[in-house]
Amino acid sequence: MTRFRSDFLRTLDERGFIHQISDPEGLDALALKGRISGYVGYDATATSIHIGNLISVTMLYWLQETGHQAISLMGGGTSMVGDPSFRDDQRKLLTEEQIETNIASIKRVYGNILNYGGSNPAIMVNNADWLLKLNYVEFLRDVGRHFSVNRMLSFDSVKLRLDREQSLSFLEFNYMIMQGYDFTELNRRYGTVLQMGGSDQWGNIINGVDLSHRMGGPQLYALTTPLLTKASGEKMGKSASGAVWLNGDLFSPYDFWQYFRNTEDADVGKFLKIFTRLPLDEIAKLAALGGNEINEAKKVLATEVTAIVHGRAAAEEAAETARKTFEEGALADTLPSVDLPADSLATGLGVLTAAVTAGLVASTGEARRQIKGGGLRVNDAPVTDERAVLTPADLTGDGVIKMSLGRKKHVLIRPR
RNA sequence: GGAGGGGUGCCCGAGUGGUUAAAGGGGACGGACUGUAAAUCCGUUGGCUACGCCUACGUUGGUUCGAAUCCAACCCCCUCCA
Repeated sequence: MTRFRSDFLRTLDERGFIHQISDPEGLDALALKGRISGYVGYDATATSIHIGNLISVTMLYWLQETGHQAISLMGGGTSMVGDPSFRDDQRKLLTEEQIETNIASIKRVYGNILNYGGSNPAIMVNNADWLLKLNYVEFLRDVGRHFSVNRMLSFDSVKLRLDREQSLSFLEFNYMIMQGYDFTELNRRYGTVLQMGGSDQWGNIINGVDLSHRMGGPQLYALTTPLLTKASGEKMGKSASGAVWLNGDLFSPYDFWQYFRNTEDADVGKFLKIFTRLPLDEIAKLAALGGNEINEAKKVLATEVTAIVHGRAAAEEAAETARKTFEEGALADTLPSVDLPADSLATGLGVLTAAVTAGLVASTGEARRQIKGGGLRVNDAPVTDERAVLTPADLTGDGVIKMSLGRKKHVLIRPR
């Protein structure tokens, strides 16, 4: 990889964020010369962004940190269409209300990671502001004429669909045009010259760069990150309970901490560089720890990333909860908990039902199986009888019942 | 529009009248081993008011004591022809 002279690119490079850059030297020179404006676009297809997105938000962080303008673009307009890239089926169409709800929910996380105030504020914009106002024919004549369908069909991102001869609707086909247009629009409004994203966005981003050329606009730049995988080859971001969301109501800070705590040994260094802001020499020390000691590095990783997303206090609490639970074997009353009407305990609650209510298993059938396999415990004692009943006698001194599935999943049942 | 092939559980993929809640693999979950890691080994993997019942092999009907398996129509996908 090239040696970069600008703080921005050097930082991204050293930390392992760079996969492809359209014109590395040109961008480096520009970032060295002065303040540049760069952005990343985010889908509004869910009420939260997930770990995969955290990588690009972190790039925005470093962009801002090294003195440039960071723009987070909400895809309020593009989400009306849906990105077909690398998908083999069409997304469900979202209503405008859903998109607005999603954006409102997603926004909450960004403020923790980027600084939208201060002397070099990050800004957040929504492409609905310009896309929804476009006039069809005018748009086709100004922008559409610069896109070659032949070329668009050649992109890998739509190959999957075309190869299978599955329908790629005209609606979806327009997504890349809209994204390309966004880039030029941001350039017009803010002088934005850089768009970043995951490697799957390369084609879409390059479209914007080309469009600017063709429309006689300035030189724009594309930068993508590698697809982040675990050492064992799995994609990042999937956990037992689905995606690893950044919003605490979908994925609790404790679970989030646990997710990083369980990083594979071989990934510790890589993740520290990408997800935390710790200095590189400190990361090098942590990643060099061997054997049992690497667990300390994993705790640092978990706490640092959780602190960025959920705040320092939540991160410390998650770390402490984990310490009590795993290292002391004690009962941490800060574990995730489920409320339960007190009288249901008084009359006796079946363990099967309790396990389902606690969210440890999906069905009573699964609860039975887990009991057979020795995986379900109440107050740390394995459940052997599936007909067992929880009563107020099972309450611990803290007035809760601790149910566990496996060694890692613990939930407290609180009667109310 | 014509001729063939195909749609199976979370995914891939066997199965062509009964013993099939459906081989095998992947994934996932649990257990053992560990370090809350990886690798490995073992087990589980539709639901329920559970020795019984319900739902399930594209959809809807039909044949049959009995169908994922046979028939008909319809929907969708693939290959070739126009």
